[in-house]
Amino acid sequence: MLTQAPRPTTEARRAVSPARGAPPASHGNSLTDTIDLMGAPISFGRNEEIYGEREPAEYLYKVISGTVRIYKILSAGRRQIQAFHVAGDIFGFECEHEHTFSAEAINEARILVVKRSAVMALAALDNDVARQLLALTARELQRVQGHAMLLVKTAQERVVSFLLEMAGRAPGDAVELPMSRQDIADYLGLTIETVSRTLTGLESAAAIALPSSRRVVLRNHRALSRLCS
Amino acid sequence: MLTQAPRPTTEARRAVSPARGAPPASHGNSLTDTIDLMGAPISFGRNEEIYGEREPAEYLYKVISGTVRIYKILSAGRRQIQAFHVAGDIFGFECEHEHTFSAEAINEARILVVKRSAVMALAALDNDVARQLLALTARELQRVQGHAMLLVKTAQERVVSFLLEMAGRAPGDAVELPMSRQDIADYLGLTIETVSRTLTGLESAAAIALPSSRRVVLRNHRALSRLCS
DNA sequence: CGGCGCCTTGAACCAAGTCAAGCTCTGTGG
DNA sequence: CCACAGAGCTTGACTTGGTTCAAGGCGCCG
Repeated sequence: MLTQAPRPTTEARRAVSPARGAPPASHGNSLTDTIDLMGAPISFGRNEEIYGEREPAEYLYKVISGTVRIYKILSAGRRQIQAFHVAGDIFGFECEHEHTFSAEAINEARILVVKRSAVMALAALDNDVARQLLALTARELQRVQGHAMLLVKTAQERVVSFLLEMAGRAPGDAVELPMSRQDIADYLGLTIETVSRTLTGLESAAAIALPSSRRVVLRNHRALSRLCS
Repeated sequence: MLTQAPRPTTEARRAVSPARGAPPASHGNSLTDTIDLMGAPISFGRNEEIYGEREPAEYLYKVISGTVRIYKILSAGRRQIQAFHVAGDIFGFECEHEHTFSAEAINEARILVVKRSAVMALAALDNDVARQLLALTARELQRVQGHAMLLVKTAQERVVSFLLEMAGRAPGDAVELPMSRQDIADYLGLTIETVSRTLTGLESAAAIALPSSRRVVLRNHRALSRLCS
């Protein structure tokens, strides 16, 4: 049909989306400040549940350290991971009063926990908080949209997109993966075998290096960007 | 492009709501009310573009009648549809200042268009509006999460889920599909052949009837619910 | 040193994609 | 009123990317 790509040039530079990285510069982020002040830090062990599907959604969470997976168990015991959250990320937004996903710590994690009702009450008074709540939800919406687009790509495109997403969270070309192959597979809607084979293939193609199974070095960004879609 | 610029119609004056698009009487929904009052109704023809990816996101939209598809073109010309919107739906939420998807009318459609800046300004004054904006965004987030979960299921599960989703929008067991097989395929991340074969299969299994290609009758909800995962 | 997660690799299989007809509407012009 | 053209949908035969099943390797910690 008639979809024009008005500026092919802008296409290239957009290759690695900035969407996920830095939230609009920190100055006076009253929501984050609020959570930092009001939140109670709690520690979770490896694979410990933070909340479960169907449980009442009473809190908002902010990761201090560690990594969290948000997931749902589909029929046939299949697990689909919807997001990984790392230090700085806020999660637990729900429009219903129940969680529609479960959350678990992938490794030792410290999480700030704050009552949703308290935040909502504050939002009703402070317009800044309300606006940031909306902004965060909209950003999360965009992230999930991106994830949905991932799930219709080929295995190689999914794995590469995942690597670039992870690389985008920390500077440098070396990426430390906090999650297992199974976690990656469940995030990408693939099997661990396919993830493993694809990574091996990328290494053979000299696009990445795999000094250890949890460590990936991006060696050829150009090639990777091309592969990721 | 230019030629496609939505042209405000003279019908703007007789905007007294057409029977069809009337949402469930908006008792106290200030956001919907706002859009109904402030919005300018615009008509779009079949396949006409409402907005395109990368364009500045200046407006919010509410469907009065007709159906809209929200989509993105991936590499290799593949089109992924992210949502179908029908009468009553509000769309065009963006956290960035540019649209990340394109929107097109699937068939003749009438859409209320309202400046985002106007709504945002109102939200800053009226807490009710702000809360509803957040609620709508959160609901949209939940919808997209559901769509992402769809995309990792089998072809049959996807098609059945789609039918149940469509059926859930209108009462009764007969579903009128406003979109083509290609649209359905692009929404479900399948090919038209697979969609067609799956529908035929469901008909053979007496789960549905297909009096015509755009009309589906759900005959066995029990079986369908089981199939959709 | 031995046991246990976790990861990789190989081979066989299958669900969905691709390619290629052919069918069924629907609107149009003779 | 029929012929006919074109778009949209279905069906069949074949191919393939990714899964499944099965085995083996690697690294870590007691």
